[in-house]
Amino acid sequence: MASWVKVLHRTSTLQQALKCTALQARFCSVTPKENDKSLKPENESLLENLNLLGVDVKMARQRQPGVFRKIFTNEQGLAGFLQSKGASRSTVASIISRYPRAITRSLEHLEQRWQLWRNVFQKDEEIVSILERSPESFFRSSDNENLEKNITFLSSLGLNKKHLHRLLTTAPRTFSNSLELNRQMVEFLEDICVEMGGNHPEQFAKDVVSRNVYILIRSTKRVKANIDHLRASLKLSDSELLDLLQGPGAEILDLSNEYLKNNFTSLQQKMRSVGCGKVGLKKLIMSYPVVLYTGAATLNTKLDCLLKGGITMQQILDKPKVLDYSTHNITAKLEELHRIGFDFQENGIHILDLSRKRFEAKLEKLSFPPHD
DNA sequence: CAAACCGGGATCTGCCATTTAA
DNA sequence: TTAAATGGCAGATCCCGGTTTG
Repeated sequence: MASWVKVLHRTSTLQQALKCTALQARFCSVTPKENDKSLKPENESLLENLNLLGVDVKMARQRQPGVFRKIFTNEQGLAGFLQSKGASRSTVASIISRYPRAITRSLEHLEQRWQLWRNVFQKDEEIVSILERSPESFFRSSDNENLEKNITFLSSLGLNKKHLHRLLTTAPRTFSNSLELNRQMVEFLEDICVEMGGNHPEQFAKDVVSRNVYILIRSTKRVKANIDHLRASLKLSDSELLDLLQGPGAEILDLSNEYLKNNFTSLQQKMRSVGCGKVGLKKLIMSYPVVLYTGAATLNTKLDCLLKGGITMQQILDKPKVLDYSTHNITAKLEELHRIGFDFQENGIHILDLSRKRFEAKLEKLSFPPHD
């Protein structure tokens, strides 16, 4: 029943809008910049609807003002659609607030896109939770055909269902990239492999993507800069670089260039200061590249903590996984081990590379040997 | 049995700049 | 000329446990 009111409303808004553009057409050429405040008016029934839906209009307007001047929008259709997929009222409101353009999509379009996502996600809830996290990932592109091609393309890489699921859960933007962009990254990786004398470029690209699910939402420029930096600063041979990237090094490729560089430099200094030269540095990074993932301050604190606890840098180089744990965690373990007089020189440090549970169990045994 | 290996889970969006379409 | 579409950027680890190996 409210619909005819809305139609009237919209009609008048439409007329108003037309009048306004007509006026503008006349005056705009005279003062092209001055009157940008008086462009098309906002659609009032739209504002009303959004308020009813609980949308943060201020936020939405700030993000995509153009949407508010559209004559036809589908906010109610969108809300109904999302709710039918299990989204709560507040989720819908939050989605529209953060990515207003979503309300310009038709029901047919939404349904089609949703079904395409369902190729990878088994349940509607999964998709809803991703939309909640990142509405932009779903709504930014209106090109469903491109999305379909992306799915085909990603599958053709040899990524299995599980990989694909993880990839798109973690980096849903990948879906909304143009096929061309995704293809460029894959081809770039394949080229790197061939340049390094590798024989299986497709396998290489697949490995890198599955090891670093963020890679496809990064620029080739960024990835290239990181690869170049690693190669140059560690003086890597082709095969060394290939192994590194195909293995654990992939995880590090998406770091921002400056961040990687800074962390590298800082680590280099730190190593020097404790008497470890280039060889040690290279060994550490080759076997445990994610060491570069940790910011300089955090890493230095962590290393100091270990060194102060009676562990040598050489031991860390041999068992870099101990760096996986937080300084907090390490400190606690060191304290407990100290209390029972654990000797790292004698027993090694692998005990530090244990989950809470396993560590406690181990400690128990050390404190109360079961020999009676 | 312990040690070593290995991969995965949580989470990673929201903004700005540029290009393209209408 | 506006709005839509798209690309790109900064931000910055820790923990767990199944499986294999010794």
